[in-house]
Formats: sequence, C-alpha cells, structure tokens
Amino acid sequence: MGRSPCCEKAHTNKGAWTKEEDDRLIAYIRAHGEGCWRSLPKAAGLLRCGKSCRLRWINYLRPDLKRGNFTEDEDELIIKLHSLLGNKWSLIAARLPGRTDNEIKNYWNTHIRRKLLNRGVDPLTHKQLNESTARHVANTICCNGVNYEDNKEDSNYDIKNPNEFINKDDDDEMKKIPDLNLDLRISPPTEPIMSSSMDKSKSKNNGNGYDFLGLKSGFLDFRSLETK
DNA sequence: AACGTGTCCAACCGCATGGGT
DNA sequence: TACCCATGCGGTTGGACACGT
Repeated sequence: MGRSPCCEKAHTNKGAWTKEEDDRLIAYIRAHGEGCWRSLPKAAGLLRCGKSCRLRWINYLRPDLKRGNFTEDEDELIIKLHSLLGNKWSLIAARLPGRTDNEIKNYWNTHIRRKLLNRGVDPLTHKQLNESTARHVANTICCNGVNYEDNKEDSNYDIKNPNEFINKDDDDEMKKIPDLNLDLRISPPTEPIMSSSMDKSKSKNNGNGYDFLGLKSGFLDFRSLETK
C-alpha cells in the first residue's frame, strides 16, 4: 500500500489555472501570507490541492518574479552554477533573483543544453566533447543527457559514475581541460532576500540566518565560486 | 487551409526531507 | 526510535503554439 494522496483528488481541479483561481489565490496570500499550503485551498475557496497552489504561486503568481527572456549574463551564471551544483535547480534559482527553479530547469533543457552542445561542451559534465563523444551526447535524448540504456554499451561510460563519462582514448585532450574546483566558500549575501518563506527558512538556520555553505538559504555568493 | 512536426513551458507526480509527537 | 504529516524538489508530461510543407 502506498502513501495516501496529498489531497482529496476526486474534488480538485487539475490542469491550467483560470483567471478567477489566480485572483483567489493572490488575494488569499496577500491577506494571510504564504504557508499552510494544505489548508490554503479550502480557506481560499479553491478546488485545488495544496501542492498545486504552492506551485502556481511560486512559479507564476509571485510578485517578485522576473518575466521575460534570460540575459546573456544569466545564461553564463546558470552554466557556471550548474557546473558546480548539478541539477540542483532550487539552489541555482536562489542565485538568480526573480527566477524560479522550474523556469531555470525548463530553460536549461530547452536552450542551454543545446547551446553547450553547439560549443562542444557536454552539458552533463561541462567538459569539452571530442567528436565521438559529442555525437554520443547529441544522440542522447533524455533531459539529463544520460540514457543509461544507450550508455551501458559504451565501454567508456561508467554507469556507477556517469560524471566520469570521458573518452579514455583521448587522455591528452582531457589533460587540457581544467578540473573544476568544487570547493565552495561562504560569503555574506549581497542583498537580503525578503519573503515570508525565506523568513521561515531562516528559522531553521543558525543565528545568522545562513545555512551551511549558504546553500539552503540561497546566500552562497556566486562571486566566491571559481574554477582552478 | 490543412496537416505534420518540433518547441516551449505550466503543471503534475512521486519521492525526499525535516519537524513534531 | 518510529511514525505521521506538510512541504520542497527534480523529473516528466501534455497541451498550446510556431513553423514548414
């Protein structure tokens, strides 16, 4: 027997949100603040599950969201952060004010992956691709760039350690590629991130309001991230 | 205009996590 | 320590839209 559903699915709407639902959610959160997502739908008069309300608010309705195209600077920042953090979209989003993890994840999968491949860079490992590897990755369709079924036949692919997917026949080429320094340093935030959810998360942290490495709170200063 | 194909992104799902008891 | 519950996260899906033929 699995876990019980997060809400009573029989009486909840699914799919695209209507203007009226948006208005109700905005009005409720303006009046009562974020949080208590489970009870929010009922209190706000919405036939939605709490998860759905939370997602709608965070990804679409929040007033501090930055809509519109990503800038070149944001692109490069995302690439840099992804090389350090991997698919930790929420951590990456914490470093990009006004952007959501979902937005960044989508943008990565639709634009940046392709951009990196065009540059000859493996979007998974951030290492330079040689021609055969590039062909392999280009043929890999799944979102994370790893298709285990395909790769398990590849003698250079270590299924237990996909990040080590390199062409072993081309060691000289690999030596030219600098290793990334994955040591993260802590530095104070450049600006406070103010929201009720951040206030809530602060309570989980130490007295300074910063989590270890600044990862949880999103206060890790990008300027302190560097490669060797 | 009609159709097929590709792209984008909002939303969903299942699992992980952390706090409370 | 075990369990329950609410929330958060990352992967995936499906529908809308754009574009080419």
